[in-house]
Amino acid sequence: MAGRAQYEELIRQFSAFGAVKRELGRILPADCPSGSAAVLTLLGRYGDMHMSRLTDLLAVDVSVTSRHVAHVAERGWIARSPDPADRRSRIVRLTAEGRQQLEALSARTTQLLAERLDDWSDEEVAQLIRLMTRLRASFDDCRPIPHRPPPAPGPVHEPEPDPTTRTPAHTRT
Amino acid sequence: MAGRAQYEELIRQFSAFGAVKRELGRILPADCPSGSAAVLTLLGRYGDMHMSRLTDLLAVDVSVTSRHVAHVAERGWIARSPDPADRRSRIVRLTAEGRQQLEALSARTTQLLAERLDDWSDEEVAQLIRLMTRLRASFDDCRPIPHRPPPAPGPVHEPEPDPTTRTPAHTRT
DNA sequence: TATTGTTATACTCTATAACTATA
DNA sequence: TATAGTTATAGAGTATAACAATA
Repeated sequence: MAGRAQYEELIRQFSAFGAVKRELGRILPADCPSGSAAVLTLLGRYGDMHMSRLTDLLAVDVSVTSRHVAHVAERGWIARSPDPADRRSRIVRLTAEGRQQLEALSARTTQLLAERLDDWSDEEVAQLIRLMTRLRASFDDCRPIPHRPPPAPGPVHEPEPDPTTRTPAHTRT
Repeated sequence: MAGRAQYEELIRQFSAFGAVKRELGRILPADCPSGSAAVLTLLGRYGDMHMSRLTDLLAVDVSVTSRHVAHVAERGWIARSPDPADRRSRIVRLTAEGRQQLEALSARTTQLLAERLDDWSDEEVAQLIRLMTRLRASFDDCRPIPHRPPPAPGPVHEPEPDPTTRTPAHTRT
């Protein structure tokens, strides 16, 4: 267990991390923004999958996945085919052009990282990977239990949405 | 120096980190989105400052800082006063209400982190802070040298913008 | 009825460019 | 002329809600 000062510092670093993300975003080609790149990367790493699995891996709402996938499909980088076993589902897979695009992306981003992390040791990079992986796991574990706002003030009975719904609820008060 | 596979994995973790950011964003009050929270946090930590310093710390364009600051000022959480030494500049400072708001934010976010990182040791949290701080430094160091696109094709002479300009250039091709 | 996706809409963050005021 | 900051505009990511098709 860490202390409050440490947590505050961690939040600061999370916020500052945006600058790194933006820098990486700048080297992406104009027709392949980060959402598209994420889709290609996950398909390259885990192989063909349903929209629902992609949604889980991206950790966003299905509607967002749908948008990104549509963008990537328009460019011919992926193909969507109905799942014969359940025709509501669609299976997403990389095309040959998609693999090329992915390869090009990977070349660019790894080169940028190689420049910037030039003075990092192999072990330091590995450590950062480990900690970030664990961080995400620590947040993922609790994801299905959305933080509900405190019991609705007032006498109105609002129907409680099913807590197993895949759309993360949202607690702004 | 690390290898390409490691860099690819690191990129994956950077992308997945978005989920953590979004989860933290969900606990913010409706009138204090993350941009506002970042402004309050930096003022709380470093004290009164000019817009330009805030812009540096946020690592965004001045126009973005201006927007966030205006939002926060509308709510009375900060005050902007002209710098008597240079009346083009404005000094930004937290108001008493701003400090309260900041305290409330900090309480919420540190509580969420305390829950999620419940099984992390003090040393692990410290290590993540160190590595993320270093990561940002590795990217910051190169920031003033924007990645220019390859020499303009064609005979047209484009005036080269001053490389010391504060707006980071952008290389999409 | 429940589930898988899609689409329309709205909000936030960001950058670029044009502009104002001051130096 | 150069610098500090503001505003208008546009593009990207995201979530919510309404919807279509299928189970």
